[in-house]
Formats: sequence, C-alpha cells, structure tokens
Amino acid sequence: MDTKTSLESQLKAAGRRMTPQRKLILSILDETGDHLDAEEVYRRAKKINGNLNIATVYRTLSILKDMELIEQRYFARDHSVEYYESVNKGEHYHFTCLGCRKIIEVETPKIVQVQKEFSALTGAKFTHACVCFEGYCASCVNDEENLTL
Amino acid sequence: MDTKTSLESQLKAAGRRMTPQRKLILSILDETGDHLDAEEVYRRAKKINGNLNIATVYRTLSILKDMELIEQRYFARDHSVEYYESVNKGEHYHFTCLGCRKIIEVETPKIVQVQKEFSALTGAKFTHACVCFEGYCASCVNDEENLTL
DNA sequence: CTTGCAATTGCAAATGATTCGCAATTGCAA
DNA sequence: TTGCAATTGCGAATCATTTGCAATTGCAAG
Repeated sequence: MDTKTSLESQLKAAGRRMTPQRKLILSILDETGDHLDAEEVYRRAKKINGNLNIATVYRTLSILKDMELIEQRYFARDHSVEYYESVNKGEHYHFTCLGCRKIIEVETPKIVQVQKEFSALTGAKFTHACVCFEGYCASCVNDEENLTL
Repeated sequence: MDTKTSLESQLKAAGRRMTPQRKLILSILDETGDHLDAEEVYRRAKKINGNLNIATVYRTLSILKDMELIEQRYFARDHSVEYYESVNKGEHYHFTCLGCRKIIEVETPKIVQVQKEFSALTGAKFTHACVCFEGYCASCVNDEENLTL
C-alpha cells in the first residue's frame, strides 16, 4: 500500500526502527477508513498480536504526531470523541450527528478563506485549524419531527 | 451585574440553591474577561474562600454546562487548552498564537455560511460548531523571520 | 422564626486515559 | 555475527475529573 510504504520509509528516514508492533499499528492506521482513537487502534492490533501493550500504541501514535504524519482530531463539541487521522487526507471537516452518531465529512473552501482574510487583516500565519460541527443529520431531523412535533 | 443576576435566577428557576460557593464561582465566570479552565476558576475562587473544594467547582461547571449557560471550549489543535465561556458572548472563534500563546478572537460570518450551505445540501440541522485556529501572530511571525530566515 | 429535609458541600478514594521508569529484548549497521 | 541504542512490556505514577458518603445548609412550609 502506498501510504504504508511511505509511513514506513518516513519513519526509517527519521532513524526509527521498524518493529513488528509498529508495522501492525501503521497498517491498521493505514488501511482503515474508520476514525480510530488510541484505544481502538490497540483493540484491533491486539487481536493480531496478543502480546502488544497499549503503551506501545501510545508511543507510536506520539511519534507519528510529532512527525506530523497523523493528526489528533476530535469529534463533538465537548471533544468527547477523539481519533487519529492520516494528514494526507486533505483539507476537510466533520459533522457529527447527535442522533445516530454518524460522521459526515464536510468539504468547503470557506474555512481556508477565513484564514486568509484573518491573515490579511492581522498579519498572522496559520498552521492548523480544528473544526467540528455538531447537529442532526437529515434522517434524524425527520425522526425527531415525527416524534416530538 | 446583568449576566450574574440572570445566571443566579436561571439556576433558581431550575430549582437549584444559591450557596456562597456557587455565588463565588458564578461571579468569577461572570466578571472575568479571561478564558478560564476549571483549575483557574478554582484557584481564583479559593483565594476568596479558602475552604472551597475543587469538586464543587467541577460540579458547578457541570450544572452550568448541562443548562447550556456556559460552553466548554478548547484552544489549540490538540485541545490541550480548555476553558469555559459564557454562551451569551455571541458567535466568535479563536486563534491561538503558538509563539506567545496569545488568544485572538476571530469574527466572521463564513462559519455560519458553511453551516447553512451544508444544511441546504444535506438537510442536516446544526446545533454547534467548535472552531479553533492555530498559528503565529504578526509579531511572532516577525520575530521568527528575524531569527531564522 | 422555627423546623425538616433534600440539595449541596468537603473530603478522600476511585476512575480512566495517558505517561514514565526500568529491565529485558531486538533491530540493524558495521 | 556482534554490539549497542532503540524499542518493548510491565507495572507504577500521574493528572484531571468524578463519585460515595457523612456532615452541613439553603430554603420553603408551617
């Protein structure tokens, strides 16, 4: 897989060793389409290597974060839901449905526009934006209307 | 004070009692212009009432959150900085300078526009948005240029 | 102004996620 | 093949937050 090779080679380039534990964690991060938190990465990896320790997962995620290969992101207004995501997914944001907990990806240039406007106005330089939207998706809005209105 | 009276009366309306501890916490939340986390609310309150316990602060903040009188918000991409803010401050967002840790408030209608667009497109209903920007403010950008470029 | 009782408090212990110290193990370059 | 620094597993430490519980206290009803 493309990203995997790249993750591996980037780690190596940074002078890191490629252990079976790391390969496993990288492949899980790489091959999933889901949004995983540290615990879930651990759960999945542990199924394959029962000996794996959660500290190793945290250590690996921490290295990847430091190298900016993944980002730690959050869902929900109170940030109760956390996950890690490969940085090469491109600029996008998330909407969490409070009804069914579904995550919908939101694409829009407007956030970047806000950053540009603000930069032009103040001279500031942006490095990152964290954006989470919360509400009810179309089908949950309907359900709600049927039940309560 | 306006908000204070309203916070007190809203709590009472919800059947809660007005203890000295709560009054103190409410007044701190109300009168500060700063962004306070639970620890800082506790620190400030404790100066006035040395007997106050931090569990009481957490309990009070929790009640206010449940009643949607304050919001729990976060700064910084990794959400390492948390604070509570009165909900009646109106729609605004924050930019955290990674150099000097200064917080700059960002005002823009674009975030709401994104929400409207997305709603129109998908039929979803928004309840909240959490938006944090991160980067370097104008003077830190200059410092950086002088030092490293 | 009393009285009673549920709400609230302080405290200490529990929790849950994450990190750390350390000894044992293991990649990998020479 | 070897040596050593990087990495691992483990258990203990940490840190913010929550909880159980007994003592205290608002406040409403008499």
